[in-house]
Amino acid sequence: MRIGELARRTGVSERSLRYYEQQGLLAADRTPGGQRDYPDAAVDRVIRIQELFAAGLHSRKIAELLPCMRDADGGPSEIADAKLVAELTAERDRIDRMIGDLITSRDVLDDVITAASEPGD
Amino acid sequence: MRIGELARRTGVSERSLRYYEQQGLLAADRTPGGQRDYPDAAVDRVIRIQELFAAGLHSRKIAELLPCMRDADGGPSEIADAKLVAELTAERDRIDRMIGDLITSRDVLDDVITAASEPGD
DNA sequence: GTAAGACCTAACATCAATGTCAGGTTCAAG
DNA sequence: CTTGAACCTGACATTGATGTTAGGTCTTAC
Repeated sequence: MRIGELARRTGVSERSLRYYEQQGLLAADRTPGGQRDYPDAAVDRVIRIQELFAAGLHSRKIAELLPCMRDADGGPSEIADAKLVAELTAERDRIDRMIGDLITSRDVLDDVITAASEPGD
Repeated sequence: MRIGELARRTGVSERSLRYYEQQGLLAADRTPGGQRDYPDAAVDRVIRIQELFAAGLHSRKIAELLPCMRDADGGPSEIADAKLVAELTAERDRIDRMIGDLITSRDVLDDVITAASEPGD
């Protein structure tokens, strides 16, 4: 598929998709005329990339991580070396703390929302 | 307490604490000489602010939200108006989705980490 | 009073992903 | 062939919290 369709199907801008390619996160074949041609699996990959960005990983780390991920198609995946494992473990722990903080914030919002919905107090 | 101690106790830089004040998130008395003097409750408030930033709220929205939060000291809290409730509900839902995405990303990392720890495959 | 450390304001820098624009090329349908 | 939509590259702009620096003032212990 071409970039416009991928953008539409993932909700990610064309600008960002080109950026992902530039960062080595997302490969694309080219038509004879030079336009990008993505495989269907690109949709899942882009969504995964977005999730990792949302989790606070930077593109360089995502680029290192992606080849080690087991894809839906179960393709051969590389094994992370010790250094990468250490970094990913740190990220995992950070994400864990982040989830805890988000739950706290969600509870705070719920509290304020609930207080506003209750009949006059 | 003065700004240095608050920074030390919260892990937030002095720069950020001044920024919070500028954004209307954090009030401080002033000594006769013009230096900031924070109440003990500022520690909790700063931590709360950091959590809300981590949850993706912008300072303007946090500024609207804070007066409606029930503090530990149970001070009188304002009631959010309908517009604010709508905004906060949207934020809450966004945070919900974010938590889901983070869990997905954490699982992905765990998977890669585990694969690397397992004896040769 | 004085010296050192903590604080003040103001301004500019940074980061990383994304937006936007300009000027040109490719594709597909008529 | 032509035309309009979709695509290309490259460059510059934006965002918002935070870092950094400079030059000056306050506080506190001696």
